[in-house]
Amino acid sequence: MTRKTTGSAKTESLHRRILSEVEGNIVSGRWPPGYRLPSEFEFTATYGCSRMTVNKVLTQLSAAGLIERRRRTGSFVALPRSEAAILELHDIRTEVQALDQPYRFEIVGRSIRKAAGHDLVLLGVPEGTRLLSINTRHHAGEHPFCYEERLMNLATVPEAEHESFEETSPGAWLVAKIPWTRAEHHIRAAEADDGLARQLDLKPGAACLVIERRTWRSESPVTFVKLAYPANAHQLVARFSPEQS
Amino acid sequence: MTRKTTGSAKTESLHRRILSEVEGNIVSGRWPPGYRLPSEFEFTATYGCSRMTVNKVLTQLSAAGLIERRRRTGSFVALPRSEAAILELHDIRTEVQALDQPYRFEIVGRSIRKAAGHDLVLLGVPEGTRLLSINTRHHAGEHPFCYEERLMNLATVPEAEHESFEETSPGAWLVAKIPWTRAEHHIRAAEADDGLARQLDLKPGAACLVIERRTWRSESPVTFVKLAYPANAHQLVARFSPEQS
DNA sequence: AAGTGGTCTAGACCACAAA
DNA sequence: TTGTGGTCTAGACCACTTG
Repeated sequence: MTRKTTGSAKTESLHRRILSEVEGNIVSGRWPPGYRLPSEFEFTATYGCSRMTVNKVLTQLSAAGLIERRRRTGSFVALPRSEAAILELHDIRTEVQALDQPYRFEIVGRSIRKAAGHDLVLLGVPEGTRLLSINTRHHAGEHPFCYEERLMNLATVPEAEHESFEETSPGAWLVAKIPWTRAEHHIRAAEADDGLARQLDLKPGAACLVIERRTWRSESPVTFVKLAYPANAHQLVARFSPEQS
Repeated sequence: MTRKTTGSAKTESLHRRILSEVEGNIVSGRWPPGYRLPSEFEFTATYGCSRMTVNKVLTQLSAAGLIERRRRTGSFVALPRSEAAILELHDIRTEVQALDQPYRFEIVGRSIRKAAGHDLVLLGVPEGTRLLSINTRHHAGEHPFCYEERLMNLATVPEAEHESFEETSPGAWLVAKIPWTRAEHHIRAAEADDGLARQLDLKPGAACLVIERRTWRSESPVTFVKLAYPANAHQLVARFSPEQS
């Protein structure tokens, strides 16, 4: 079955087309984590191309961490990436337990509103989009460890509206539920204002590490979160290489 | 010229061997930025393999940003990567000028010592390694913007010993001079102690953003630096995607 | 034993940009 | 016009792992 080299596609190369289609199936959730992809041979039949071309795509997806490949058994959609690979942290439960402290969290505020004013900047959604606002306090033992203010875009994550977040904190729930495709962090130091000082049991003016994170799922804003840690409670660790072998 | 598939190499695949050799030439500086690599055809002759194999390696190096490829003209070693691609910041001059402020820096301390005690932990060098210690204060206009304490490993960067750092700050000098292969950041908030408060013209106890960075050049420690910014002066921005298309 | 991915070949045509 | 990279093919053999 020979394929015309300059086939029907406009100008996009074949392996790029295959890549974006497979990628789409994964980030959309049609192929959930653990799903077994077609074998290389099946792909060649689907796209009428040679195995090398398919292999190039799958090798690339594997390098990017979207799939895992095992001989004899096939290729599988990888578990949702933790951000840990790039910026190590962010499952607060794990952070606290790594300190050998008991972890708990409490929801200290919850409301639904329509996006307006500052929300539009924070999340980048159109005016009137329904948002879920949740404030959470995380504890390590008896001490406040982190205060979290979160906005979720109910247009992207409608399931959140009827989730109680009693078992799982909003952050952990989202990570498990929503494959993200892009994230942006702003990291700074700040002095606690009166409200934050009360939440974290600090003196007003105490130094805090503040992390603001926006997350997208293929161009749709998912969540905006502001995490505030007492200066001594936390540090970020990031390891980089210019390449990933 | 057919090549034995299971050739002389022990177990390493051919394209990995080519990759690591080319990579070695680049990070060692034997092939400096701008150097024109052999063409794919020349590589096939050197390694006695097919063009696809060479192409795989060069495509990978290009994706990693180590080289740039242009049709008809060839493949070239890329300019030293700024860390900006991953964690946007770190040329302090650029940061300050982005704020539309005049930039200047002053060296406020310089000494050479043999590594001992805490140095061994910070840099990970053997006891007795000669280190250059340089403290620098960076200004935006008339205000202190950042206080920098830096250790350089003279075993890895001997040129630093006779560099005055009058024209170029130690950080900018290193980035331009030394291709790094690995970096590790620790980011936290802290309250200024008396010494730091004096350097940054703050009240003791004021909140600061502290960034500690270690950098390696192929397993050799290059530098340890601690950057302290007044809380309002600076924030880190990091953008991530789970993959790099 | 069989099915999967890992790697490699020896070609081929095309697009592009410099000479 | 020509040399370079970009892409693709239709095979091939191997290693691994599960049944």
